[in-house]
Amino acid sequence: MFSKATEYALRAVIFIAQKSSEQQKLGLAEIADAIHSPQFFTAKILQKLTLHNQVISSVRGPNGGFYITDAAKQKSVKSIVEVMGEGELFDKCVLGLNRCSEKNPCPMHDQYKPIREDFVSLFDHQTIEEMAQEMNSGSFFIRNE
Amino acid sequence: MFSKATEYALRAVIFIAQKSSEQQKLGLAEIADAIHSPQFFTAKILQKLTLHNQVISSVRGPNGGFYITDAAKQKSVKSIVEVMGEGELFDKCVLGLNRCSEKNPCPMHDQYKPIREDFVSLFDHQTIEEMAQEMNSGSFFIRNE
DNA sequence: ATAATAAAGGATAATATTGTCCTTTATTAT
DNA sequence: ATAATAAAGGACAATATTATCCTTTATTAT
Repeated sequence: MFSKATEYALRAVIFIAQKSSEQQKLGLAEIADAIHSPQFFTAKILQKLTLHNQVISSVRGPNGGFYITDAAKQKSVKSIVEVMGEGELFDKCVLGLNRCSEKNPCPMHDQYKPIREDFVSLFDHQTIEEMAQEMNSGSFFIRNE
Repeated sequence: MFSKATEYALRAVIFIAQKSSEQQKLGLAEIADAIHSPQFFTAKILQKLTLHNQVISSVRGPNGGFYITDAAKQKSVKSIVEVMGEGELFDKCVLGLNRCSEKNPCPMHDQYKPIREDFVSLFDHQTIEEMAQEMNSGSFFIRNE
């Protein structure tokens, strides 16, 4: 489904949203450890998410680290996927056809369309904050083993 | 979603199911042209699908080529994905967690589960023959450009 | 039997993705 | 101001995926 990079991105952002604040920033090592992702690869991903403060924010130096603003927490989970450059998936033909559309459909189109719409709707409506709140309940996890 | 290899596989099998029979086999060049896929890469994919006649069948030599039996046409579209080695997608966690389950869910699990179930159900119930019949109606296409 | 044909299979190349390391830059505390 | 810290960014390595080519094997028609 998603690339590893995007999987790490989603998990990292959920963790940051759960644990960080502008006062309480998180370091790379801590984040990579929490979601069990390769540290330096994760650094690249966080860099991408930080660019123009699209999703998360960061400050360098002592007591620096990554955090997310309350405003950004209202963004959708879909927006994380989009910043990672995989938004194409949300409207891609399941058979990989460039020109597949309502008017010019592949033989899976009509059946796949409602499923894809549900999928898009989930990612579009679910906010980062909602994910973080679920995490706070203690009955969900994001660490791989 | 799927790899290019699997996309080509799905389109190739649909085309073979639509146009071939044990009497009327299709050559590699014809297939690759029909779905507009790289010919030699497609050869590798057809090889995989032909192994043990899992999905399609083939004969070498003059008047040889690829075809599909009536029995195989009753197989699901999901089985094509599985032979291509991507069946994992049908029960994979959307955040890429190995241990994600009902008892031990990721924060997307509960919401994603019904969508994934619909997705699996579509691929599991849709047969190759049904796809081929849709193609025969003339209002669907599988050629990329 | 022989030649022609078409898939099977092996080897290799090109590209993309994933992962690591090292230097630079910004920030903070002293 | 200086030193320490932590992210940013560049370079590179490892692996996986995609794609191509060449030889071998099976099959058919002559």
